[in-house]
Amino acid sequence: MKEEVWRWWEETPHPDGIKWKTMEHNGPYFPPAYERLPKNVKFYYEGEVMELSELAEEVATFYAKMLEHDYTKKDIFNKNFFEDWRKEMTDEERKKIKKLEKCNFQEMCDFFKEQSEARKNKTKEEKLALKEENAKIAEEYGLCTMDGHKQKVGNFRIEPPGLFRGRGDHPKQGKLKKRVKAKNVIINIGKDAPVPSPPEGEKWKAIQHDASVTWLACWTENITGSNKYVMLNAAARIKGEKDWQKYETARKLKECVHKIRDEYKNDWKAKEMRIRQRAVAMYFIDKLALRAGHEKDEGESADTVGCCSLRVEHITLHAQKEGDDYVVEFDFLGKDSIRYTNSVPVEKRVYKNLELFKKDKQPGDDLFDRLTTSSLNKFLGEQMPGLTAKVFRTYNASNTLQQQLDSLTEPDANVTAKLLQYNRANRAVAILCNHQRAPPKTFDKQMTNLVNKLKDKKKAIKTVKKEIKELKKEYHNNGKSEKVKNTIEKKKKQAERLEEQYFKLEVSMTDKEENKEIALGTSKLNYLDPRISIAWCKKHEVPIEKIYNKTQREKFQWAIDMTDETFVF
DNA sequence: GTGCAGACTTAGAAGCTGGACG
DNA sequence: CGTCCAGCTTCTAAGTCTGCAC
Repeated sequence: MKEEVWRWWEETPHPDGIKWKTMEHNGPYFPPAYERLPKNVKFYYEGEVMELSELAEEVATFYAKMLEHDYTKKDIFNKNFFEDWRKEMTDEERKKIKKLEKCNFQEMCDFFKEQSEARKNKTKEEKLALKEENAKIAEEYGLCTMDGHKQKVGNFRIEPPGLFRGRGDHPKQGKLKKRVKAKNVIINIGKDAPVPSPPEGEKWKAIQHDASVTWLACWTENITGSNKYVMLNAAARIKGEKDWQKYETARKLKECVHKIRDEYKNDWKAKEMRIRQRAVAMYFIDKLALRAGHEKDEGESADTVGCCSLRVEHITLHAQKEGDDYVVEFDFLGKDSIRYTNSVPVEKRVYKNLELFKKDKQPGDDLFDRLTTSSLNKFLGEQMPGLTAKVFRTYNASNTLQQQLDSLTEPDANVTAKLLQYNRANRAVAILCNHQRAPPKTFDKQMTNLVNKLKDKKKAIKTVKKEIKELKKEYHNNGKSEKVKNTIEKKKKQAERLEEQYFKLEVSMTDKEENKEIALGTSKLNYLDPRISIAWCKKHEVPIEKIYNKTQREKFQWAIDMTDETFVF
């Protein structure tokens, strides 16, 4: 079955503020109701078997499922879980269960492990049946018709209840994320579309027909009180259009960035403190691709910062460091509590300004006390329509990729070598944007495997070469037989193949090593204008499939369709 | 300006799967 | 034929930014 491709990029976009004309969908898909544990799976309190009410048991299973996770070693997680769990208990349970340390969830934990084991060990037929069942759900709930075209829904499943897994030192980690019911969910749908029916005996919170927003369903999550939305997949027109526009804005910045840079450099010596702070902040956002950095309310989330919310303790000034003058050393936790460390030599004026901003302040004080993201963005918007702090990240990321590709690509190299060059260009961007990942748990093992494979390959090459040598001898000594000659040719081909495989292994080892703690995905998906990569592929005869997998090609369909090798960011 | 709700993008980790390999 | 693991998909948290009320 061939999927329809909607070439929306050749159509006139909707006017501002209108996201769609018609929209039909079947609502969100709810997780299954809680199923009680088998009677033989027991919970113990102070070593004694204890039966739990349905709700208390359900919440206990959330914890049991995480028993072997590091989360359950953290005090805040345990404290939050226990507090919320007790709220779900019956009075009797609450009277008895007073201490988490006296609870034993081991049988529950083992039960779930067995269950997941059993799932893996299902027969082919059983697995196929499950797959078909899933496909049916995706067919029904995973599709939406927008403006007459079938579009994939991104997250059509309502988030199941569980324990909140906040990142870093999140003060709310371990709290109970409650089950979402139809009465919590608002449905957004076209006026003329049939309204999806809520689960048996339930009612939606509300039905609305608001074409100024893109979401299909919405509910309020109980941990932070913010909204969660069901929206379309990245391949949908409504997302693609926006994505395209994002890169066009970034390209516009390219046109005027020199002027903006001149101006903020000039502002480093402004009379007004707030303008100086803005100018230094802009320098960081531009040069280091820092995020804007909103003020966040303390105690509600992990203590992380971006540019505007940097505090005194996050930078250290060094008049000299490792041979450089005027070095700013950054060390702070950014989005997702990912640590940012960087030592950057800066202009003397920037350095002197930072000294000034830090003067008479204590750790905990804002470095840019006269600056907010909204005042900064307001100013940026006046420099160029649509300009905000994050446009600099997009611009600098895409621009870096373009430059790196231009300088790293060797036109005569083979595809394997070129892919390494591409990945290195991509890596430069990921480093700029500080996209890190935990090294894969099996990293060392993987490396050893590769080294072994490499050794084996080398041996194989040696053997084949030896064989060729001997066959040649035979050929000359024993009357130049046609048969031997053919064998030699065959062996030569084999040697060639092996050499290529060896080269590929070598490259993949280099690539893996260099990529140990770097995540390329985020920049590839969110920061790099796909047209740069597509033009590069076309120019250097690298198949696009080597750069973008199927999902990514669907997301970037617009770019694949409109880009030829002459595109320059 | 400031604070807040709402909408939407960006983010790394977890979970899953299918194909390589012995 | 089973095992392993790499790449993909899914998940959902955590940002940014806009617009509105005061």
